[in-house]
Amino acid sequence: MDVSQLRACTSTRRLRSIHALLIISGRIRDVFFPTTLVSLYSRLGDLRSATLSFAHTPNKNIFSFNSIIATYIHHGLPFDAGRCFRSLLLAGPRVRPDEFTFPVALKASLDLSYGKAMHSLVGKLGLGWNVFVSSSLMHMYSRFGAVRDAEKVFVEMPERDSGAWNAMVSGFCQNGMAADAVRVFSAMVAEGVRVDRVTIASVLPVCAPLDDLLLGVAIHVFAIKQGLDVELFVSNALIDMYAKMGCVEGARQKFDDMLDRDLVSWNSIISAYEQAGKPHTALELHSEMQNSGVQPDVLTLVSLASAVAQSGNALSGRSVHNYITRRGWDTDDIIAGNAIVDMYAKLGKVELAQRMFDRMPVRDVITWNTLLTGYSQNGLADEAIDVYETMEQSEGIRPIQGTLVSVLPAYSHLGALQKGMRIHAQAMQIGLHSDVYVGTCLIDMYAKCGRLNEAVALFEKEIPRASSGPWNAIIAGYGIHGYGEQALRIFSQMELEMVKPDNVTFVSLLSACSHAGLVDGGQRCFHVMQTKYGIRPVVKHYACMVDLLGRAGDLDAAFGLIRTMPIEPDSAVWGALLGACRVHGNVELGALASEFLFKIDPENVGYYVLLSNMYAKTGDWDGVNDVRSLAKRRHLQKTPGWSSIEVNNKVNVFFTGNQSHPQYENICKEMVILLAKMKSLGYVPDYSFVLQDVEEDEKEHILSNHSERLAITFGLMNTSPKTSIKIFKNLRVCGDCHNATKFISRITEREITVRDSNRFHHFRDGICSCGDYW
DNA sequence: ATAGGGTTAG
Repeated sequence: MDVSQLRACTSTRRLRSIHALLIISGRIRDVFFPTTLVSLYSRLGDLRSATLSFAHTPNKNIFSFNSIIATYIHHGLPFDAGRCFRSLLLAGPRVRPDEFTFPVALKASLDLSYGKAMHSLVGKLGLGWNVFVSSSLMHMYSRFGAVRDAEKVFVEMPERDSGAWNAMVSGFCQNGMAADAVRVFSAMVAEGVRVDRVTIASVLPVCAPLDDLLLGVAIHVFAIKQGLDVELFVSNALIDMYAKMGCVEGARQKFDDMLDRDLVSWNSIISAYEQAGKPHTALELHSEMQNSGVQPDVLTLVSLASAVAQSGNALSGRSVHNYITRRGWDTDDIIAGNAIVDMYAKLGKVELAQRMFDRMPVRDVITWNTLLTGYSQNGLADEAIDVYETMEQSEGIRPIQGTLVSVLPAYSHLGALQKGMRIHAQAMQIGLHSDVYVGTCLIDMYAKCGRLNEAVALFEKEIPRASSGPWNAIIAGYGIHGYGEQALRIFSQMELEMVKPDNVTFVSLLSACSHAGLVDGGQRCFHVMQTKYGIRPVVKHYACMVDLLGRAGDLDAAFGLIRTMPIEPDSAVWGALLGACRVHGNVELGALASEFLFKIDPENVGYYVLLSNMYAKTGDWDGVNDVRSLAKRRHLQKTPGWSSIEVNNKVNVFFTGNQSHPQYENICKEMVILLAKMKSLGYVPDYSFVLQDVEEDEKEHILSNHSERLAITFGLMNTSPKTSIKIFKNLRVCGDCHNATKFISRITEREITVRDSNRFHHFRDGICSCGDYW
């Protein structure tokens, strides 16, 4: 019986029989044998036998302890490893930890103070000279975010091997200090230290955060020269680097060149295609992976869920969910759970996202964000806000950047200024108020909640403006308030500051121009976008242009643009044309636009209403009835119009013709007085906005009962003179009410702001900021 | 007889 026989054992069964012989012969009392058995059992995966062998070892020496500690660590049991380490310390003066003990035992440290205690023990035992020990200390420090301590160990090391340098490189990498990592890597190369596969695999992931493809390529070339590019870990890191730099072809090339691929290789290439917005290729690769016999893990499924979300295939979504559930990953792995919530949200299945959320045993801030974003992106602002408010009350969850970025648009959407301001305060508390993304949302929120000045102040003084986001937000802000000239001025400033505009910039600009009736300016932007910036217009740009030309009355040009546009017009484009036809009374073209709209977007009631309005205006009651019966056949109901006004912190909501408000009688009396004054100043009711075929008196009554009129009159009665009045309307403001509000603002000497579903109207002294391009 | 490190994610 000798060591070679022991080592040759490839099964626990064989090992156990030799173990029995050792016991029978009594040689087990030689500490050498049980200790060897510990590591052999461990290597064969028999943790129980390894543990027993250690327990029955007489006169345990340092080899015994080192073996059992390593065994526990390799089996992912740091707690047990720590327990053994402590018993080693208590084992008496004959057995002391050595340079083999620490590299393993340090992995059992659960926090920084434990690690520091280990470090001082290393000092006391005089083991700091050993590169393995010191490198392990560096890893320990890096793991707890104390890179500076790791660096100190590194600097004080008497000699450093590649492993020590690697520890420094990866320490910086894992703590997000990409530049330092690259610095150490370069020094390593400069000093002629041998760079190995670990070095390359550690340094490659920093290229993406540094946004430095050139660096990535340089490292790749370096790896090829050293013959390291064929290493599995290096290849995998290269695939990921190319993918993250937006270079799927590079990733694919590397993947195809590989002789053997492991799970990580497949996961990386699948996620590469998913992140490049090519979900179908990702899904194909997944089946290829299964055909090649590689079993997917959680990460594979996480990428798959994102790919499915992009592909929009709800059925595959279901099967991905089932697969994850069958393995129990949906509740065991928070990332998998989050991925499912996200997938359902992106597929528009918010109820299923909510159900998954409810089933999750543990939720982190990402889980909350995902659900919140799901509601927000699916247009359910109220639900999004509910999620946020519930999150605030749950233990241990603090909002992060993504949370604020998701919840702010919900407040913007509802015009909830007070709540939006609370988020602003919270952003300040967590130091995110100057963050570009949060800041952009704040600009948007203030602008959409009627505080354009606040938005401008943030833009001017607070938010970094090197990227297009904040610029787009402030341009859009000026736009919805009708300040087209300012929007154009900001754009010039943007060009001056060399900030590159993107397609969103031009959507904001074009809609700003259309709101202000700046036809020339808009056309110039549309031109500049293509010639100077090489941005090909997307359908949204065309919708803005049709709106711009149409509202200004050039329906021929608007229709001409639709006919010549190189991409398929969508409902927004035809809707813009229909709206323009309504304003300018072109029934024929309006009917044509409606035909398309009823096909593309048959569920949207708004278009039926617009067309029937047009017929009503010309007195074509047959036309009105046709449209109405069409809508009825499709089981569509007109969205009830409502307006709200906040007085003394109480929100008052008025529906059209709503007589249930406690002050309704008084509002009517006030309205009669007001109407007389308005008429004496030249107000003529525009009955074309009355959609019913009724007598003139009745028409006047109907107009006076429009929700915005009720809300304004209520506001006049319940606020002190000279103060401004702010109204919110869920649909577009009625044309006659718009005209009436101009008179009201003059008569009452009040500033009146109406925020409708489209934009702001600021009325002052008989004029509206929109210049009647509403 | 015992030792360190590296790649993929919501």
